[in-house]
Amino acid sequence: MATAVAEEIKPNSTKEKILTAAIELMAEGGYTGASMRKIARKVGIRESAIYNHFRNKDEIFQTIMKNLFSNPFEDFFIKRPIEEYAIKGKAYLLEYAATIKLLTFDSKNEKFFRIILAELMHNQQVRELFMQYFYQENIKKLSNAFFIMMQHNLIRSADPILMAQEFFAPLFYYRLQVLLMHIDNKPTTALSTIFEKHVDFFWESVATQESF
Amino acid sequence: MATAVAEEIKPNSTKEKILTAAIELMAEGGYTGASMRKIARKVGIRESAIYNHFRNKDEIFQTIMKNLFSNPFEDFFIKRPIEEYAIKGKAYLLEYAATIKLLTFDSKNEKFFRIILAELMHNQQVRELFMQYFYQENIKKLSNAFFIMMQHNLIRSADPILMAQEFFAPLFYYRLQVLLMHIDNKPTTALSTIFEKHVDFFWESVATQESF
DNA sequence: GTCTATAGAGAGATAGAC
DNA sequence: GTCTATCTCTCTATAGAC
Repeated sequence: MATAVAEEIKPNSTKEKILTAAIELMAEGGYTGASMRKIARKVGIRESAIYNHFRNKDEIFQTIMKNLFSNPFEDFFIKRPIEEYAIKGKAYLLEYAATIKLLTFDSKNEKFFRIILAELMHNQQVRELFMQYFYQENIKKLSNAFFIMMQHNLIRSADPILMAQEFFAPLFYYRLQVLLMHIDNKPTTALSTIFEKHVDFFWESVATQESF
Repeated sequence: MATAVAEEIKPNSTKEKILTAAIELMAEGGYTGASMRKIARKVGIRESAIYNHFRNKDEIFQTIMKNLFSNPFEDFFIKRPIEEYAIKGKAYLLEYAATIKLLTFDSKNEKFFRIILAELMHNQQVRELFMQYFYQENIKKLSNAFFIMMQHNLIRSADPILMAQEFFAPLFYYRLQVLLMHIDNKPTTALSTIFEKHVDFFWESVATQESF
């Protein structure tokens, strides 16, 4: 989760190489797809050597989760002061969507998203993180922003939480679509401007006459 | 896919029992989670006996996919004549959302959705079916409907495909949310009316003055 | 910290008796 | 059509030498 503190891991250490290899393999084949054998082979050591750095396979997975969920980029995103930005109205939403777009097309974040989705049906802990991160945190932040926009009469009044979900859901949907295309090496040109188009459409849907 | 013809399988036959057991186990643990050993144990036969009914494990999976994607309920849904219904405007969308809601809370369809999601990152064939079914088919149908609604001036004019995606994405998002809650035995009361609320919100977003 | 060697479990699949 | 027996593979993990 976003509050988790990333473990200190020395660059270029065997431990770091193991993690990098594991992330790569788990993005491709999930938890079970990344066997200790494959990880070891990818790093260039024997399987038994891994156990000098991690107690077991699960500890590797835990470390990856911790580090991925405390990505500084995402932290920055989460911690922006909503109150000042929300009154910008559409500009705020555009910035929000642009950040999701960046995450979507960023290689490291794509791997992260892929691992999460690969394990979503298999691992309760992943589901908890997923719900907290992709639902609660984002929805909470967005609904606050929409509430402020309503107060300033920038948008029509409605349930802020519903509005937040309605705004967020397509972003999630488009991110998934991009991921699926990338996995099968299909072009995503048709999706290159969809995040902006979503904001345009949404703003047209909620903006009051005076703010439009 | 929706056009696939479901294989004839005699009720109460061993073959049918194998499939039922496999669906159950795959919904819980995906393809790898449903081992031939576990399937055999659940049916009450030996593993080797399964091979009298299916060439291998993959053939079991293929049969399940074929049958799930040719669900008569879904077929009915797909094959409704859009032209006549679309002019009903909001009523059409409500009916559409109600159908998704039914699928969401139907036990068999939930298992189907769960298997699909569990294998989405692991199996290209599943991704193809997913894209075709959850994206192309639904978006195509919806964009046709929106196009008709625009022609009748029921809704504001916009890109029908974008509008279809914007309408569909939240439904997908809410369906996923319900599934995740169900997996961990959490209550879905907060989500019981979200499908209707989505249509309300959406209609308010696109309806023209005269149709509202 | 890395190696060899090995244990022990579970997987998919086949041969052949009945 | 089901059974027992077995093969072969892959997996996680540990013991102990260097």
